[in-house]
Amino acid sequence: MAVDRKRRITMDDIAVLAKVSKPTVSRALSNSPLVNAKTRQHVLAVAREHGYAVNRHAQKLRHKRTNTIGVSIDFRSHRKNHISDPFMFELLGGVSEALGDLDQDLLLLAPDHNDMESFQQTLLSRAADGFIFLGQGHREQLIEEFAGTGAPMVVWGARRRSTRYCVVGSDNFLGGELAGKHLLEKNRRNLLFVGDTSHCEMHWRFAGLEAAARQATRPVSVNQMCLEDFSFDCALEAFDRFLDSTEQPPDGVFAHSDSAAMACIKAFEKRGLLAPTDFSVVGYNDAPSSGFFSPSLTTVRQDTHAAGALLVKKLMAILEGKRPRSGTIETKLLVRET
Amino acid sequence: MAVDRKRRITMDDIAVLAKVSKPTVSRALSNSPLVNAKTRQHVLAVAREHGYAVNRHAQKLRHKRTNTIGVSIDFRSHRKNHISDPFMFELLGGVSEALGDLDQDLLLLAPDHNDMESFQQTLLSRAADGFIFLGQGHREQLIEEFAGTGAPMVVWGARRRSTRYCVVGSDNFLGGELAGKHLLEKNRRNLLFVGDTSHCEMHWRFAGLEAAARQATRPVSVNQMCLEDFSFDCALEAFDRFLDSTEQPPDGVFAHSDSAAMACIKAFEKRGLLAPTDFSVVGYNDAPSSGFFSPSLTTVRQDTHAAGALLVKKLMAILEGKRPRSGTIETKLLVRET
DNA sequence: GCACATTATGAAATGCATTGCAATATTTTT
DNA sequence: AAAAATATTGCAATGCATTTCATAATGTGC
Repeated sequence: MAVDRKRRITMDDIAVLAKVSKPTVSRALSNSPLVNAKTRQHVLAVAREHGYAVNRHAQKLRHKRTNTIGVSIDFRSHRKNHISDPFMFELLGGVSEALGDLDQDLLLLAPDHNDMESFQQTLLSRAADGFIFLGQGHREQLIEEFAGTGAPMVVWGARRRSTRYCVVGSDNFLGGELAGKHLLEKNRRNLLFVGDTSHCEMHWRFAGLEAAARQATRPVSVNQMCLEDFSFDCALEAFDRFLDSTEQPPDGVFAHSDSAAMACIKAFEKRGLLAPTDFSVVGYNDAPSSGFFSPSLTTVRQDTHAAGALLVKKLMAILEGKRPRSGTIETKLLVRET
Repeated sequence: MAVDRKRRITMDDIAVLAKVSKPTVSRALSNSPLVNAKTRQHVLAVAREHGYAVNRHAQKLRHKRTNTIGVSIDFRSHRKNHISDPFMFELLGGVSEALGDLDQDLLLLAPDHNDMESFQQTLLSRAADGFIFLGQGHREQLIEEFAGTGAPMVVWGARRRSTRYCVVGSDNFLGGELAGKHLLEKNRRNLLFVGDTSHCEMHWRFAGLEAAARQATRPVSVNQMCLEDFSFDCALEAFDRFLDSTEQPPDGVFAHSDSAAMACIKAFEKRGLLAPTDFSVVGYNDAPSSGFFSPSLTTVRQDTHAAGALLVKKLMAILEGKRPRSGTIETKLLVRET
């Protein structure tokens, strides 16, 4: 009858202490309607008194779903590409919150956990029910391949033609269009997209920009300039060289990120050109510094909270056997000085 | 003999398929030296062929340690305080990597998971062996209380007198001292610390600044100005008001963050004062934008990679029953234009 | 060729909780 | 008050892998 004080306390112990059976304890603790309210209260009291909590692994072992989602962030490429804005961090916060609301555990996958094998292993070992990839970056092939195995997953990023997995992302096309319209409203006619359009998110942004230009009532040129990474320095250097080499500098720039946008502004300033008088610039992501940069930056903003929630919602649908379509979150233009 | 194709495949199945017993399979898969090399190869081949991976929950249930570490980030306060630099994100990357190297799972604790109860529950339910708190922020009391229960944990932040848990952090005192020395070398004599010294990391930075000032060969004044949050805007407004109200403006500013440092520079510029001619400024954290701000910012830099590794190392020591001392990571001054 | 030491393997117990089904208690119906 | 329906509770099986201890196989020394 006595409970062994040495051993870790288990459900059996609580059953004995509460003078009920183990199933009853289990039901009481999981709020099953099959147990009488009074009994539940009593069991809960005993459990609390003895500092008991259901062993999660035993629990997850028994259930079919493990209620754990693996979240993969490519920290390494983040560092390598000098991505400085806190967008991913906020997105992670959004995902974390959304998962928390559904009582799902968030298993953060280690950065070196970056081959098919590991992901499959994670799935097979039931360490996670499904995956959220935050940023496809240049792991596209890996992700595509993994999706091919039928693993439940959603990806933050942009959809490509061939993609067969569910993607949630900013509405990059719309973002590009909004940027384009803004530049046209400012009477710019020599537009330039600054960013690597082989990256699929960028591809759509550029497409949006072009679409906006096509609807212009006057002739407008749209060009594109590639960047190696996401750093300010890289953008500054590249754009500087670009201005040197062209005889007709753009008067409307749409950059792949806010830091690139700032770099462009700096390069213009070096030549005595000022925004918004001589040119207009639109960035992306609304980095915190964009507001206090001078001139303050016009940028495309996305709601990370909604993004996290949508990613989670889609994944849950997949886990329920549905085949949700890819989706986008609200994307709007934040018009500031530039 | 035949393996039921319907059911999820288990170790028993592999045992049958490989024509050995279950313990042998277990040993083979866990690289136990008790199993013959040939047998192991064979078992591994069969397991791979059938896409089998050990069920993690069954495994963790059996072991005493669950090899999972709970990591808590206060996303909410991050947002509320407008902390913009990616420091936390990098730190998380460092922790993730360090844990990965030790084959520890990283359970990211949801933001609303922010009362003693939840943390205890996590521990009691064996969801995690220990905890890493990234940023004590103003959760100090909660953390202190939780530490009082004897939970294995380490905290990123700064040590306070009363603190009894293991803290890993930037060497805030040294950081302050370095900043102070830099300002003195620039011949500044009217120093100001911009930040909330009730926040313990800031407390030490300020103390370091004072210590440096005491060692000066000429008389130097050191003052302090409090900020409400970590945003650029807040710092700008507060510092602007401060400059209005003082008849002797500081010529050497040490700010709690890079964005605050930038705000101070802006406020000075509004009055026609320029760095590094009229004043000097030192920031903290080496935010990515600090390098391309103009003037480029002198700042205190910390190695997030090393930080993650040290946090994990200390926690592992605690889990082995040791009582490691709090520690600091390398902290150095990055001298740039200001 | 026998006693002894090694090495390899297996049987059974164990870790902890959930659930299908059966049994009992309680309430409602007639 | 008996029969039927409903609400509670408990038994035993189950989910999956690890580990202790015992046994079998192999090798070594004399």
